[in-house]
Formats: sequence, C-alpha cells, structure tokens
Amino acid sequence: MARLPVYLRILIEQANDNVESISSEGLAELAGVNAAKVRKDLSYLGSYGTRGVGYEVAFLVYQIRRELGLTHDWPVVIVGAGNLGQALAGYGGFGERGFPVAGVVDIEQAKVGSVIGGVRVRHIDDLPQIVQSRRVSIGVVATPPAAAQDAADRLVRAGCTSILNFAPVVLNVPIGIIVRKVDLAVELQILSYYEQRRTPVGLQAFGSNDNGRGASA
Amino acid sequence: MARLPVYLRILIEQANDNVESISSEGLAELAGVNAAKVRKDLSYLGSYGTRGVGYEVAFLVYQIRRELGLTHDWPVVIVGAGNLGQALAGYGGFGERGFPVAGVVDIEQAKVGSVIGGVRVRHIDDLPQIVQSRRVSIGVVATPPAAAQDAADRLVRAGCTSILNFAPVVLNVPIGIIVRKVDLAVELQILSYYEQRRTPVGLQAFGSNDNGRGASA
DNA sequence: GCAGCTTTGTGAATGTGCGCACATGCGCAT
DNA sequence: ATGCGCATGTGCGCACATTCACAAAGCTGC
Repeated sequence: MARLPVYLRILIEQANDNVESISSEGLAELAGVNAAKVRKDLSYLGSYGTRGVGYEVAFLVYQIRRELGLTHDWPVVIVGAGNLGQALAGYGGFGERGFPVAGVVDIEQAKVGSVIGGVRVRHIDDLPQIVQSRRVSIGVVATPPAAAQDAADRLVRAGCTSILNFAPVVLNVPIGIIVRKVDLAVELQILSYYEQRRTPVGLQAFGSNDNGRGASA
Repeated sequence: MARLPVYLRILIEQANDNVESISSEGLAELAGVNAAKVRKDLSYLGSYGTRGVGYEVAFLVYQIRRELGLTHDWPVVIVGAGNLGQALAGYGGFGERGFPVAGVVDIEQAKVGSVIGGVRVRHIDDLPQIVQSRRVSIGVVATPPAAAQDAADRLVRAGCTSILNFAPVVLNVPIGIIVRKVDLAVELQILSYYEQRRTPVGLQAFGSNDNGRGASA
C-alpha cells in the first residue's frame, strides 16, 4: 500500500514526541484518511493492535519498516546534475530517511568534479562501478527528457532494478525493472483542471485518486 | 482523469514531429496504457475521433487543453527558496508548459534579493501583493516540514485556491482549497517495498496504482 | 454504390478499493 | 471474579476503474 510510508513518518514523529500508543482514529486524523482504512491497512501487516487500547507506536514503526524493506539503507544514484539533480542531491531528506546518495553522475564533462551536497559529480561512464561497488538498486533519472531513456538504459545495464523517473517521458525498460514516475508539470496540470472546473462556492474536488485532498480546517 | 496530461504531452510531441493523425492503439503504446482505456478517456471529452482513421492530433491537443484549463497560463508562486525551491524556479519546464513562475518568496531575509531562474526572491510578507497583482491561483510549498503549514496558511490567506505541497506533512486547509502532495521520499520507499519483495526472477510488480509500471522492452 | 477493412465508441463483465457497521476481544474498575 | 466500555479487526455492499468484446461508422477501391 502506498499509504504505509505516510503512516511511518507520522508514527516516527509521534515516537519522537514520546507517544507510546495511538488509536486508528488518531493516526487517521494525522494522516488525513479514514479510520477504517488505517485499520485495514495495518491489519494487512498482521494483528499488531490491542483491542480497547490501540497500537504501540514503536512496534508499529518496526513492523512497517520491515514491510517496506527499510530495515537497512538503500543507496541511490542520481543521473543528471542539472537543476533537479542538484536539488535532489542537496536535499537532506533522502539520507535521513534511509536513502543515502551513493553518487551523482552526468554525461557532461563540464559538470564532472563539482561537489553537490557533499557528493562529487562523476562521469556517467563510472555508473557501473558506482552501482556495483555500493550495491545500488535504485537509480534516479533527473535528466532532460531527451536523455532520459539513455539514462534508464545505462542504469539497467549497470544493475539497477528500480528507477525513479522525474523526466516527462515514458521509459521503456525490461520486464522486472520497477519504474515510478514523478512528473511535476502533471501535478500542476491536475490542479489547473480542478481550478478550471471550480464552481463559485462550496464545491470541492472529491476523490481524484490516492492524492489531492481538500481537508477541513 | 490523471492521464490526460500524459496524453497531452505525447500529442504535442507528435504534433512537433508533423504527425497529423494517431490511433488509440498508437497513443496507448506511447503512453504505456491500454488502448481501450485511451478510447474511454477520450470519449469522455466527446466524440472527437474518426472511425477507421483515428484522432486528429491538433484537434485533440486543443480539446485536452480546453478540458484541463490550459487555454491560458496559470502563474504559480513558490514558497521556500531552499534547494527544492531553487530547483523548481530554475527548472524551465514549468513556464514552457503553461505555469510561469510569478514569484519566489522566503521567510529568511538572507535569501531575499537573490535571483533564481530569472526571478528575484522576495520576502514572504510580499505574498499577498504578488498573488493579487499577478492573479495567482496555485501556490507551491517547498519549505522544510516545520514551516509548511504556515506557508499553506499564508497562501490561502493571500488568495491561492490550489496548493502543490512538496513538504512531507499533511496540510490542514479550509474546504474548497485543493491540495496535491508530492513526497519524494515516499516514492523511494515504495520502490524499496518492491525491491524487498522481489523474488529471484521473472516476477514483476503489477498494478501498484496509477503509477509505477514495468513495461516490456 | 457497395463490399470490406479499419478504427472508434460503448455496453457488460470483471476486479479493486473504500467505508460502514458490527462482532470480537482486551483492559479496567468495582 | 465479573461486567462494562472501548478500540481493533473484518464481512458486506457500493461505487468506480479497467478490460473485453462487439456493434456502429467512416474510408477506400472497384
């Protein structure tokens, strides 16, 4: 389920605030979802709650981490040292959450050697060496659209088995390679869709899909 | 539908390659989806195809633009001039696709005045003035998590009615305000989930949801 | 004009996610 | 020890998305 990471982040925050136990309703409130959905999601992991009491935060964190495969770090390699690649490498949130940046590569020699977020940019030809020596499974494509397919091909050849694609193109990859796409312009276009259909007052956009909610204050 | 932006991008590419007509099957191939789904999606806009021939690319582009509300530009304002805010402002893809950056604001005086992507960073107190003078409907939250709720509140008070949130927190907004969330770490966690459940060979992750596909080469 | 090929548009079946509502089970107070 | 309250876990129905399969419809060549 795509909501487990959200629960996990909230539970970690609660644990930092020394909250030991939480009810499905409390977690649902914080996550902005339905309480029944929380219980269904958590029951999928097994019956780790106590009836009449709630869920033990620390134990739930451990179980979700286990389910998501976050018991160890997953180093990532970023292809493309342009605006986005630099921002991703410099964004501390990845390393904090278990995804240290093992390397940043670019095809342009001019960009090789500069240091971003504590990582030196290397040439894309070094990709296989980085992936194999650091045992990287996840590659991030942060190139211009025209270079994205080549970047993906190189990642696959180097041994990556998952790709997070920020380029606005559909990547063609062998079976077994997992691709997730984040298209920033698409998100804005979806907002403009709702803006355009906006009625004078009081009507909100329901259930677009997993995302995009209008919550009450 | 969340797929219309994808179709739109592909159709614009095809138009640039002087392709005048396209079949649902051809479009489905390029978009990485089912042909029947393409036809259902397009029929939702009205019957704009010609049986036995296909769809006229230019006309379809016009209709999808109209449906998505992309007949005019939607200026956006970015709150937060950190790593991500800078990358978003410097990323040319927004302006190209109809979302010019009307302004970048930050709460830190130290960041005010610097120029990013041709836009000068202004103080967050100028937000109402920017939003009203440029008639901005869409605000982008690119602040640290702790500042995100305040940023959202300010955007709403300034008059924005849609928010694209990059901070890993659940925003609390009045009814009628549309929020979409992009959490980069969540995307990586979903990939690690599939990596962790990976079986030795030949099994791929099916139907996570709208996203994340393993396409054959 | 008409037959045949091609592709759209759509009814029906299937699958999936969601949320209500309730039974189950645990802890606590008396 | 026993009953009561409370929160979990889950069966069921609903609504929506997806896909199949086919009928309607246009273009082409004769």
